[in-house]
Amino acid sequence: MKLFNTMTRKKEEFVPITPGEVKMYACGPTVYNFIHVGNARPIIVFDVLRRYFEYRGQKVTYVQNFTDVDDKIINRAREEGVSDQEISEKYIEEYFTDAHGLGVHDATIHPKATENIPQIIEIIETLIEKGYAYAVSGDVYYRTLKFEGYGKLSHQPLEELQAGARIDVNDIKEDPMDFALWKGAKEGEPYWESPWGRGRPGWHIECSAMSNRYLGKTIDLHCGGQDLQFPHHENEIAQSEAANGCQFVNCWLHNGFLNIDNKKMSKSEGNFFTVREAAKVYGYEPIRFFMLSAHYRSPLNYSRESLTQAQSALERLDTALSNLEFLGEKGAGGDLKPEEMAFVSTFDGYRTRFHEAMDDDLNTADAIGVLFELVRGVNTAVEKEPTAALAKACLGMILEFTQVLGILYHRKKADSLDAQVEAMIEARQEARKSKNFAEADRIRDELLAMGIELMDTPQGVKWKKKEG
RNA sequence: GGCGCCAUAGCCAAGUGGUAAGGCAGAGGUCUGCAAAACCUUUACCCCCAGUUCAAGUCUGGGUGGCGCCUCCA
Repeated sequence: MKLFNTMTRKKEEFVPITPGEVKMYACGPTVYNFIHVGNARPIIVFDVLRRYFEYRGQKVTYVQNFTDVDDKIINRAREEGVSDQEISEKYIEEYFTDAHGLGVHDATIHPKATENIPQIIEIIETLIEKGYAYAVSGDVYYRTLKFEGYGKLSHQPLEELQAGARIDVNDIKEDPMDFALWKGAKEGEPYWESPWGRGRPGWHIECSAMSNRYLGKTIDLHCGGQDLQFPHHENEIAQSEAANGCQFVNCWLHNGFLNIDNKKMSKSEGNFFTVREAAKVYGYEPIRFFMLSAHYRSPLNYSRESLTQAQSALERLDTALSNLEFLGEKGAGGDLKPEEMAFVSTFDGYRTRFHEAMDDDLNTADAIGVLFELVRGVNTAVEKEPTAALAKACLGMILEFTQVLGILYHRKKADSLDAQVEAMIEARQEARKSKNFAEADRIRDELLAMGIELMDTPQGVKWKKKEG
C-alpha cells in the first residue's frame, strides 16, 4: 500500500515497523463543544484507513486522544458556570454520539490528557535535562532553536517561520518561536503539582506523551488535519525526537480541509455546522459517504447539493442490498446456474480493483466507483429468476466493500410487518388478480400514507418503510 | 514575503503519457395493469497560451482564477 507522507511529500510504500501490526495515532478533538463537520473528515477518513488495514489482515493499534485541559475548555466552563471536568466529560460523550452516528469505530485507546500528567512531566524533565527546554517563572518552554530539524515537516526554514510569527506578548521566552510545554496555573485554573509549581500541560506535549506511552518511541502513522502540520505536529516532532533520540513517526498523513462556500470551515471563522446539525437534516450516513466521495487530501466543499447527492447515491446502494436480501429469501432454490457461476467468477476482478484503489493512497473515490460498477453488474445478473444462492453471493461481495468503507451501516432492518399491513397487502394482491386495479392502487396509496412503499416483483411483493 | 495545493460534463468526482471511472440531476427507451426499482441509450473542445513527445487531462514553462499554512483550529 502506498501512502502520501507529508514529511517527504511523496507517496511511499507503507511498511509497518512490526510486520502485521500497525501503530497509528490521530490527534483528537479538544472537547469544549460539539464537533463540526470539518472535524468529522479526519475522524471518518482515518477510520476507513484503520478498517482497511484490519480488512487486509493487519493488527491495528489506533490511538486517538482527547484534549481535555485547555484554555477553550476553561473559558467554556466559566461561561456556563460549571467545572472544567463537567465540560470535557459532556463533550466527550457528545463526541461519541456523533462518532458512532457516523459509523466510526472506537479507537483501540482513547486516552485523555489529564490521565497522562505524570508521563507529560517526565518528558518535560527529560527535555530540560537535555537542554531542549527551560523553566521560567512557573512555565516551561521548548527551546526551538536548539532542535536541528525544526521546520522539517512543514518544510519551512526557521527564519521564515520567525518572520511570520507574531511576537508573543509573553516576553519571558528566549525566542518568539519557543512554545509552552507547561503553563503555570493562574487563579481559578485547573492545575497539577509539578517540579515547576502548579500548572497544566501545553497542548503539543500531550500528544508526544500519549503517543509514546501507548505506541512507543517510533510509530508507523500519525494522522491529522492539514492545519495541524504547523505548529502542532512540528512541535510534537521536536519534543519526541529530542526526548527519545530517535525518529518519532515514519509516515505523516494529513487530510485536506472541508470548505464551505470554498472557504475553510473552522470554529474561529464561525462558518461551520456541527455534525449534530447536519445529521439532523441529512442523516449521519450521507455525511460519511460525502467525505469518502473525494480523495482525503483534496479540499472538499460542503453544500446542501453534495449532501443530497450523497443521500441519493446511498439510496441506490441500499435498494440493491434490500433487493438481494429479498431474493435471498424468495429466489429459486438449488445451486448456482452456469451463467450465475460465470458472474460470481468476476468478483475477484472487482476485488482486485477495489484493493488497487485503496492501496493507492486510500483512493476511496475510486473504490466507490468500483463498488457502483459491481452493483450495476449485480443488478443485471439478478434481473430474472436468480437463485437465492446467487443473491446471497452478491450480497456478500457488496457487503465486503461497504464494510471497509463503513457505509450502509444504518440500514433499517426489514422488520416484519404487523398483521394488519400483511392483510392489506394480501387484499391488494387479490384485487390485482381480479384486475380490480383501482382497489389495488387505493390500498397501495393507503399503505404509502402509512409509510410503506410496495414494489411488485416476479418473486412477489417487496416493501420498504419510507424515511421519516 | 516564505512554503504549498487546486482548476475534468448542469452538479459532485476518479484518472499509472496512448484518444476520459463512478455518482447525482436531465432526456429517450425496455420491463410493469399502472407504479417503484432495475436495465439500456444519451450529455466533456479535461481554465488559457506555448513547449517536450509518434502520442498530454496526465510532463515542462508562462498566464488567469480559486484556496491553504506561516496565529487557537481537523
